[in-house]
Amino acid sequence: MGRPRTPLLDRERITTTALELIDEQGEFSVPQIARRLGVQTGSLYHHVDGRGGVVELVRERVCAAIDSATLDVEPWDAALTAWARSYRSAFAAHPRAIPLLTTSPVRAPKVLEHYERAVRLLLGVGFALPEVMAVITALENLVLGSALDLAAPETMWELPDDTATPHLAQALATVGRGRADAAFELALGAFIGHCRGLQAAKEA
Amino acid sequence: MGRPRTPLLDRERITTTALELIDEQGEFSVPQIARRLGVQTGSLYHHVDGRGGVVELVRERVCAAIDSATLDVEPWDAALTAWARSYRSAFAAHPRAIPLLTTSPVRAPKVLEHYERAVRLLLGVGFALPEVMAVITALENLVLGSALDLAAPETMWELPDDTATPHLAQALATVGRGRADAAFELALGAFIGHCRGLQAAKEA
DNA sequence: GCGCGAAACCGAAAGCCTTTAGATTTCCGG
DNA sequence: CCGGAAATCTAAAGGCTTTCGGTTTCGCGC
Repeated sequence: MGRPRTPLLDRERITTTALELIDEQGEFSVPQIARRLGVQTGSLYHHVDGRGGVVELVRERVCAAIDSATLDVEPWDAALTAWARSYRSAFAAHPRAIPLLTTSPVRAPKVLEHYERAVRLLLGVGFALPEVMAVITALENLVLGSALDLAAPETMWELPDDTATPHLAQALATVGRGRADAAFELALGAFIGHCRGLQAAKEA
Repeated sequence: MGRPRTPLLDRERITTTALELIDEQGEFSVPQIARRLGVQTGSLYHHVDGRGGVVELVRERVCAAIDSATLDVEPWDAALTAWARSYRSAFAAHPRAIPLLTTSPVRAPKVLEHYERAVRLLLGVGFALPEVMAVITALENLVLGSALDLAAPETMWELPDDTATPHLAQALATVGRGRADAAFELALGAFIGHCRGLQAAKEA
């Protein structure tokens, strides 16, 4: 058959298909992508650096939804809050991709650029260099932790038997759908409030 | 060959070997476990419910290190703090197991029992039912998020080029080894402090 | 206009993985 | 003592990742 007159594959379509599969079934494989695109498995390797390369493309696609402008908001604590919310929203749009993305290090330059700006922001308002990384890491943990929770919305805990854990069952029942969001906002508010206190103490 | 005079396999040894492999290379496969135990691959399926079953065993083994007594500490905020630290320590002992454990729901009764007790604790000191789950979920997110960070200690971010992100590179360099711990303690202190404030407001 | 290297696809294969099934030997309860 | 259950092996099906060589088409330089 040889080279087709019009290309059958490109990184865009590969990424889109991988994300579709992840959204549908929580995972993907190279042959599955190939079948959906009507192509032989091996052909994908001409466009992408193996399975890991596809994961990296998916990360970039998902992270592209993070709003860079949030870090320009004034004052700084509102900026951090908006950034964290935007960060989490991006992951929330594809919850089942999260386990895939948290297992390999972040290499995408666009994402690293966000962190760079966050560091500058915090340094600018008076935080010391050693503190900055702790603040950012903590914020990221918060985002990723609650994003992970989003991945298996109502089945994070699978109670085999309500009678064994009556209070837990009751508490789970009362929160329902918004549980993950409520927990995120609670932790985010607490953390940013704490940081605000730290910074205010410096100013004085 | 038939049935051996003395059993070659049991769940304990399978779990131990799986955890060894995870600690060494970050993953495991059924044939790898079999090879280490000098046994054919298929034999494992008589003791364990497939690969997923092994993951569940590993979860129980890792979570067994969580100290139940922490939730009895007085006052309640110290109890939550101690519980979170113990929870995180357990995961920190096997950081590379974390990605495996965060992808499937918690079913282990022993772990659920912890949550049950945490719910009782919070209800006991005045939190309302709808808040309780948010507090516990937030705390768990915090633990899991920073545990995830522990999984790839210094390679969470892979900077291809320090010049593109100078501030980030500098901030990363100044914190070094203790970064993950510092971030966890920062976020934990902030969150528990916030909860203390919420509860104090109720008492008044 | 032409030729030639690079690009994009196919087919096939190696080697890993998970899981199931049947055959064989040993253990244990009645 | 005997028959069923248990533990192991051998074997095999089917999926996955990745690589390699063959074939056709494209596009650039001349």
